Amino acid sequence: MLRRLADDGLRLTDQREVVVQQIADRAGAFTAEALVDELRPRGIGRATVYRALDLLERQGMITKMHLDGCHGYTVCEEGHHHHLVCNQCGKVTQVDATEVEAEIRTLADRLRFRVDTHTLEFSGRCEDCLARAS
Amino acid sequence: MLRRLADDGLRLTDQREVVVQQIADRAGAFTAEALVDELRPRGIGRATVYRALDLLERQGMITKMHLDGCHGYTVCEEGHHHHLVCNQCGKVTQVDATEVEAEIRTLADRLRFRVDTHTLEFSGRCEDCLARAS
DNA sequence: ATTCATGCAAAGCTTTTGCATACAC
DNA sequence: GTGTATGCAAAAGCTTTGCATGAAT
Repeated sequence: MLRRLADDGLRLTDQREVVVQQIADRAGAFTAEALVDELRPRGIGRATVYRALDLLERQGMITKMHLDGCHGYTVCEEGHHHHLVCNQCGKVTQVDATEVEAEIRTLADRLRFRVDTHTLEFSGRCEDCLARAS
Repeated sequence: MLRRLADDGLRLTDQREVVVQQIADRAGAFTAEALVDELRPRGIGRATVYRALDLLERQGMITKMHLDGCHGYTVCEEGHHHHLVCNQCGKVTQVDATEVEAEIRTLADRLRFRVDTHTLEFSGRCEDCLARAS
C-alpha cells in the first residue's frame, strides 16, 4: 500500500505510513473516529487521520462502507466491491459474486436507466461466530 | 400511509399527518434535514421530524438510503428493497430484481456465512435525464 | 385521567476548515 | 526553496435528549 502511494506520486509522510500500517491488516471495518482514538497516542491528529482516509479512498485502497451508522471504511482490492459483514465480530470478507454480477448486468441492460455503479452488501454472521454460537 | 399508522395503533397527530403528506408522493430520496427545513415554516420542530422519520422507518414505510453522505430516506413498499438512484435529478425508482435476488440466494447458500440481509443499490441516470441530455 | 407527542434548546457526535508551523521533495 | 502535510482548535453538520407543555385516546 505504501509503495502504491509512492508510485502515485504522493508524499510519504511518517503519519501516512502509520495510518496505513494501522489499517493494512485489519480483518474488519473501522470508523474514522476509532482510528483517531488508536492513533492519538502516537501523536497523530484527528484532521490528519480524516485527510489520510480521504486520500486512501480516492486512491481506491479503501472503501466507504454502510455500517450501522453509515460511517465505516474497509481495506479492499480494486474493482471488486462486494462484502460480507459479520454483525457479531464486525469482520468483513470479500466475496466473489460473479454470477450475481452477471445477473445485475442483464438487469441493467433491460432497464431504461444507465447504471453507472451498484452496491451490494451482505450482512449476517460469519463462520467463526456461527461456530462459537453452537 | 396514514391509515396504516392508525391501524398499527399509533397516535395520529397533526404533525405526523403533515410529515406523511410531505413525503408521500415524493419522487426521490430526501434527507432528514431537508424535511426539517421544509416543515419549519409549518411550525414543526426538528425533533418531531426526526422522531417521525424514525417511527415511519420502524413501521417499514420508509427506508434509509445510502446517498452521497449516507443520510437519505425514501418512501418504499414493504419487502422489496432495491432502488435505482438517479445521480442527476435524485429520483428513486423501485426495481424488481427477482433474478438477481435468486442469484443472491444461491450465493448465500454456498457461502459459509449466514446471510441475514443484503443491500443492493444502483446509481446512474434515469430515462428522463438521459433524454434531456441528448 | 393517562399516556404519549411536541417544541425548544442544549448536548453529543462526526467531519471539515483556517492558519501557523514543520516536513518531503 | 517550494509546495504540501500537519496539528490544533474552532466551526460546521447532523442527530439525539431532557424537560415542561400540550394533545390524543
